[in-house]
Amino acid sequence: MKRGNQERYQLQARILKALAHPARLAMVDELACGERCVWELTDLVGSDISTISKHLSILRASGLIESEKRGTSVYYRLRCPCITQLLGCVEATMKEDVRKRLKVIKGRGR
Amino acid sequence: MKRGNQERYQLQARILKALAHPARLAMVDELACGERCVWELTDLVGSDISTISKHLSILRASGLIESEKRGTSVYYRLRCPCITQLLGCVEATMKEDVRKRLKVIKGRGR
DNA sequence: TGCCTATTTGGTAAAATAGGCAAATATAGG
DNA sequence: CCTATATTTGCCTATTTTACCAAATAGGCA
Repeated sequence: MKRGNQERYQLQARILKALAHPARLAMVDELACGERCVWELTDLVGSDISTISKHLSILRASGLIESEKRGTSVYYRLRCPCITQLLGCVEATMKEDVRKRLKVIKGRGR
Repeated sequence: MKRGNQERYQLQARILKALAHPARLAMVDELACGERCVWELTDLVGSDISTISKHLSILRASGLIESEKRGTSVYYRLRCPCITQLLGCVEATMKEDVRKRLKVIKGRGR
């Protein structure tokens, strides 16, 4: 494989891995609406708060979100609004997939 | 969390997880150029052929690729061209991230 | 100061993932 | 039928991920 690509794929994989968890997707989706603090996200997802905190630190380590402490709470927000587009693409891929599967089933059941 | 979303996030996570590996990203990127058989991808990535085969089966299980046996080889191809867009989004997110980090570093005179 | 609230960290156990080797399969050709 | 080629599967080990509880931290404030 071309040498430069190797590294690029690793970086891409790091981002994708950070997103590849239902709870983290839910949180990113919520953060797309605006910043939230940990307990708000905990309410949303429903896991232990320490679990949420760890998910958030994974997202932060990947560079997708950033945090700021204000008063007694820590607020998280998306670093790049473009993540929403990315999620839109995932959604589109899912839909396209479903569409294709249906076509196969209806078409001939190959 | 809204109940319907729970399931949607799981589906999205499944797709993202399938993509979240450097070798699989390399293979998808290659398949974006056209169909390839297993040994061609093995050459590209450089792992054991059984490992490649397993990566391919993960991608196939996720619905991102499909395979067809012709003659003595099995050819794999993308099921939805839209995956390339998705990868483009990941790339854009990465770049945006780098841009932001640089800004921060410059800002404080690293 | 010392308590309270919000959040992070450490420890740990279970589950999932990754990768290689060897064995099993499948097919083309002689 | 037998062999060579292409691919998949089984087995096993090492690593990573996930989640919870309990304990540690960090600020704000009575």
